[in-house]
Amino acid sequence: MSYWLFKTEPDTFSIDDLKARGTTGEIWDGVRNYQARNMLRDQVQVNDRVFIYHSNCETPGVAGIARVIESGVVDPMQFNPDSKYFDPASKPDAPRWITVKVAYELHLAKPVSLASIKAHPALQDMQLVKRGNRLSILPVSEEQWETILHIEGNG
DNA sequence: GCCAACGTTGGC
DNA sequence: GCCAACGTTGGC
Repeated sequence: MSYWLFKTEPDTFSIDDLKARGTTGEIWDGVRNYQARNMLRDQVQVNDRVFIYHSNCETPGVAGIARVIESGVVDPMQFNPDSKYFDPASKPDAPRWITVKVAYELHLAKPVSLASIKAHPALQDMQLVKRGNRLSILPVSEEQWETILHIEGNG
């Protein structure tokens, strides 16, 4: 089992929205970066745990945890001409964008802000805090996972 | 294959 | 809203 961090803009889709989906979960659609796609397609597996990270908002940070409930999911938005994620170059017999489905697990007792992650000595190697990081899917080590969970009384 | 122009991400 | 740091596109 592996650990990940998925970014989302809470104005568009937040941890609360994911919670509202319940055990049905949600397809993590809209990832249109090949490096992120490759991780979703090749490495993210069922039962992996995911930090849901809120970006582009007042207090960026880890808001909660989800679980991967299905892998190898074809992102349906690539075939939807009305979607901003429509990709006319992707063909149904050779879909370009593969993702996973996740389901809500919990909110952190207290969200862990990007500022507190940056301030923690044990988290300096996280790709999240690396300069110029823009990937929306990032691997998290077990040690980093536990460290974040124990910040400010979580876990 | 090079690289300038352009678009996007995302913290601040 | 600003802007640094990327990724992508397309002319050549």
